[in-house]
Amino acid sequence: MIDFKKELNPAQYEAAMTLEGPVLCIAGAGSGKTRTIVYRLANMVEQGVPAYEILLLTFTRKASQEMLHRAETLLGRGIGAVSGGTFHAFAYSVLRQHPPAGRENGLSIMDAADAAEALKYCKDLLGAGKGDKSFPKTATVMGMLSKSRNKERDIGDILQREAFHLAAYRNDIEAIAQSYAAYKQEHGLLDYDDLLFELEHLLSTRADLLEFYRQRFRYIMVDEYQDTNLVQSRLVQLLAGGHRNVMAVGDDAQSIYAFRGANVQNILQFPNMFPGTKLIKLEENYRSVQPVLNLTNAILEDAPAAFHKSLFTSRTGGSLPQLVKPLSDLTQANLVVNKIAELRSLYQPGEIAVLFRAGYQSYHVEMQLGKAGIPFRKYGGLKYSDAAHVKDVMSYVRLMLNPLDLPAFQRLAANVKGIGPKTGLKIYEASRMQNVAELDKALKKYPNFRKDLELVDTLRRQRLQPAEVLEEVLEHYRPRLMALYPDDYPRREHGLDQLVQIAATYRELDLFVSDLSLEDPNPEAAQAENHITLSTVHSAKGLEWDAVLIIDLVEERFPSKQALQKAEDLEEERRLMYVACTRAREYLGLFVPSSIYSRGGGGNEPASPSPFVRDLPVHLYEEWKENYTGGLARREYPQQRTMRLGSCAPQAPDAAMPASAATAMQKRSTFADAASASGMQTDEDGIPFATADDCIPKPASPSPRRLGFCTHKIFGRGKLVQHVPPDKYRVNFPGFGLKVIMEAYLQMED
DNA sequence: TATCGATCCCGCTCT
DNA sequence: GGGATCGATA
Repeated sequence: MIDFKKELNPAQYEAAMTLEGPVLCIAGAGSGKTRTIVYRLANMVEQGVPAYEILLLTFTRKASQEMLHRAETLLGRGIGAVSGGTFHAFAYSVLRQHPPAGRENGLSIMDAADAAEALKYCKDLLGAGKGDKSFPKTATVMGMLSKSRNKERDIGDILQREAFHLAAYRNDIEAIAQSYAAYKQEHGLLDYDDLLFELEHLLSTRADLLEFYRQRFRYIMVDEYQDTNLVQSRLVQLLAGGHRNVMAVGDDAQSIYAFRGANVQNILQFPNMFPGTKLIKLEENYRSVQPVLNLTNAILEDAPAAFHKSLFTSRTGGSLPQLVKPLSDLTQANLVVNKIAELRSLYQPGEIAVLFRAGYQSYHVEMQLGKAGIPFRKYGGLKYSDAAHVKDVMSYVRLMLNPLDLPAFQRLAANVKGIGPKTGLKIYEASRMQNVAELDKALKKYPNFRKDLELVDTLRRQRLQPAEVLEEVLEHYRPRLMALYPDDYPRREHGLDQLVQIAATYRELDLFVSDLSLEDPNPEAAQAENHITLSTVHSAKGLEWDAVLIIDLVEERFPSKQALQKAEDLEEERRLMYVACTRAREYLGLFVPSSIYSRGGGGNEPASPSPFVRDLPVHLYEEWKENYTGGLARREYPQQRTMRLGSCAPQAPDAAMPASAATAMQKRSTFADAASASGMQTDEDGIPFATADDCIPKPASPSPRRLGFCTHKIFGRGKLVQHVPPDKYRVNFPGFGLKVIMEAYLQMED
């Protein structure tokens, strides 16, 4: 028997023991959220709830697997067939049994790369933006489209709000969107968003099925609820609407997926969606030592938080987080690796992580780790299943399952010398229309492609296990692999062997294919015991390490430069910074390079510290600066800097420092407020903050108007310096330096 | 007319 | 390092 009362704190205990009725569990970072879910699962099993009546929706499949595994360990026995995974995987598992109208003969899931390809195809087909250099790129159009669907607003609305400068292309973008939708329908394809909407459609039009699934899943838990979007919340409502045994777990302060349509309002509205919701807050932090917690609390202090939390820890000791200022991002890599070498005497490699905003930022660190012989695993950034050879091999398999899958067909066709998109399409049409004469003619010309199609036909006739299918495809593909990648073909072949290993864990081919599209398997990362971790902050969500190093904490990188124009985007970056720092249990290192290598500037360009670092009270960290000789020197601060902002008043280091609720309510300060408050601030050497632009002499160009002053939502009032055709201005903002801003975001003064 | 190769520009996060 | 674009080639 598990002694729940002894092993959980009162709030956790209540959450784990309340099985009936709606529960909203607001779980601060490190507050034992996973533990609570695990114990709740165990409790359900002990109470005799059959495993197949439980649905556990999580953000990644890995997260749900780990929770189930831990629950089994706790119980000392298997708990059987709990349904667990992401919303998307759940949607697919239902839809494959009840395919939408017109999709009965095959239902392929498009991953992001497939979708982009299809969109480009539609764009070219329409000839949209041909010859227009400022027409948005495929990736941009895709982003707008996805936002429109995820936020359930029409495209014009999204353009208006998110990309005003593209508003003129509204009609073109809408036409592309329509063409893309038709393309998917015609070729039996579903993208990520379709999965959710099709499931909603199914459940809301088929009362019998809805009733079936309500009976089937009598207990539902949804993790990371703050990152669900509108349709996901409606799915929860549909599924739990009968019995109402549903627990949502999340933390509004850790919402980092608004860019993808996640809606923080969902978690705030949950009690309205399920009246009578029991609200439980987990506020004790078990993860981080006090100095780390003090710093993370300070990051959040300026942010408006709807469910106010005051995190406190019982963990004693720990040293101050370190703020390290390398001379450049190149030397940053050295310093990071040196620090890791040092940390390795204290921590296991698996307990050390380097985090960053975007995948490409870890490049130098990866190089230096390689040189130093320190093994690492990288999460986020490039995907395993994005690799060209993996996509090639999977195209055979996808074509087996869905003969209409044009992207897969085109991909195989394009690998044959002499076949491009047009010829590929011609052959596809001939084959689909059963135009034997033309098909035969074309295939005579390209015998290699005939072999490809014959292989697919042969495989389709047999009934092989997924791994066997892959073996067959691999044997066929190997010569082409060698021809296509003569230089690094062994590495790629190794990757394909891993693909077979993954396939071996499946019995159903379509589940293997869909899982691969829905979630990156990253086989390299699977056994990471002896490796340190490199990860994007997004991929680090829900994880923790003894030692965490965050790199590139400079303006335009973290926060990312595209988040500077809207206050709400900047708030999301702040939460992202919060998520990053709260991953650390004991050591937290913040790396702020003074310059960033850039090709455009022909070398290093100076960089300003990230506002998230700049705004931290100095007593919360110790600062180290790199000397020109390569060493690090501790920096002492003059006293007055500690008193800079009201919100940053020094506190006793051992105080639990919960920001009082009153303060937080009054201080719903946006970044704009914070920015103007620190508007005249200078850097510690007395030099006003400058952006890279300052250092590049710009020729004075004729301007269409007399330059005066303007106002920007975030940077405040600034002086117009130069018109940057067609629609931008270079503006000097006191305290922020020169920025190039779209005219649409500037309020001009006459 | 379609494909292929060289060059330029620009770089986010993910199911 | 990859996508878009443009000019050379079959």
